[in-house]
Amino acid sequence: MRIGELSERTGTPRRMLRYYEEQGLLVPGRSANGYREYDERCVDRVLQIRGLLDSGLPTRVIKQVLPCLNQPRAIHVAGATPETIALLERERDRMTQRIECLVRSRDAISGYVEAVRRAGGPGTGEAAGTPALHAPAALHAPPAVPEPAPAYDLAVSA
Amino acid sequence: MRIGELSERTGTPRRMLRYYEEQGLLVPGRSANGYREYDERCVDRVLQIRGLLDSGLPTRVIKQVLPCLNQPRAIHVAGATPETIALLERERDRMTQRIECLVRSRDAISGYVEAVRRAGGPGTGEAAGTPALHAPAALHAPPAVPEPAPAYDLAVSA
DNA sequence: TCTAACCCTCACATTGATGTGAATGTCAAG
DNA sequence: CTTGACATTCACATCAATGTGAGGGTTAGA
Repeated sequence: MRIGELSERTGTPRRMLRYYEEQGLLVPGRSANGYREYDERCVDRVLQIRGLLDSGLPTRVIKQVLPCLNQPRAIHVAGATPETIALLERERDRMTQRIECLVRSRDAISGYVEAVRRAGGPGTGEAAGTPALHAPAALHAPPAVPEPAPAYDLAVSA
Repeated sequence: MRIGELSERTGTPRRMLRYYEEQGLLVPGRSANGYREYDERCVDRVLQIRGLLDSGLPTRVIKQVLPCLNQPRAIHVAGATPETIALLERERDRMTQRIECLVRSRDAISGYVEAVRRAGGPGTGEAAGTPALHAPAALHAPPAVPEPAPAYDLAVSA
């Protein structure tokens, strides 16, 4: 397929597909007229790139990481330098940290949303899809006070 | 404490602490001479900010999300507008996606590293030992240079 | 008093991921 | 042949997160 189709199917601007190529993340073939020619698997690959990008990994890292994510590892095993392995391990650990941070934060947000929902009534009732994680702590609800703001706790209403 | 100490204790450049303040993520007090005065909790808060930043969240979002993390959420419950709640839910879902993507990728990397370790060990790209897994395609082993990675390979994506 | 180590603000530079547009080529359909 | 949709490259613009430095206060210690 050409760039337009890939763009539509992945929801990714053409500009970005060219950029990923420039960064070595995606290397399409070229047809006689110079048009980029993408193969079916590129759809998933692009999705994956975007996911990682969106998770905070720079293209430089994604480039190293990508070849390992997509199966036939045996192919790549031979070409792995110790530096690459080391980098991957570092990156894997960083990812673990990100994951932990994200999980903590997400759960906290879930708890908060839950609390608000229970407290402020179902004005914003949105039913399905909420997996109901752990229950939050106790809550008392004083009137809204967007005032003093010490060095912490900025007001939500801002 | 003042900015220097906070900087040291969090490993964050002073410049960044001022930037976070400019972005409304951290609002220190001021002592008479105009110096920023941070309180103890700022240490954790800064660490949290950096974690989220590093996980790909923009300051704009972190600003909304922060008040729900840690502390007495009840304080904020009253001031939460439906828009804020909606934003938090969207953001929570995005975080879940990031988490899933990161977990998949990390696990894939782990698997890869494992495979390499089992195979030849990280000597200078040598195929002395083992094809280990199923190898459907040819196995070419260029010296040490990371190859251009042809446009194939499918995925683990969302 | 001088100096060093802090702090301040202001402002421009840089990098990575993007947006956007200009100038042009290719190709199918009217 | 012309038009319109698509493609190309090139290049500059933007935005967020940082780096860096100029120019100048404050404060503690020699």
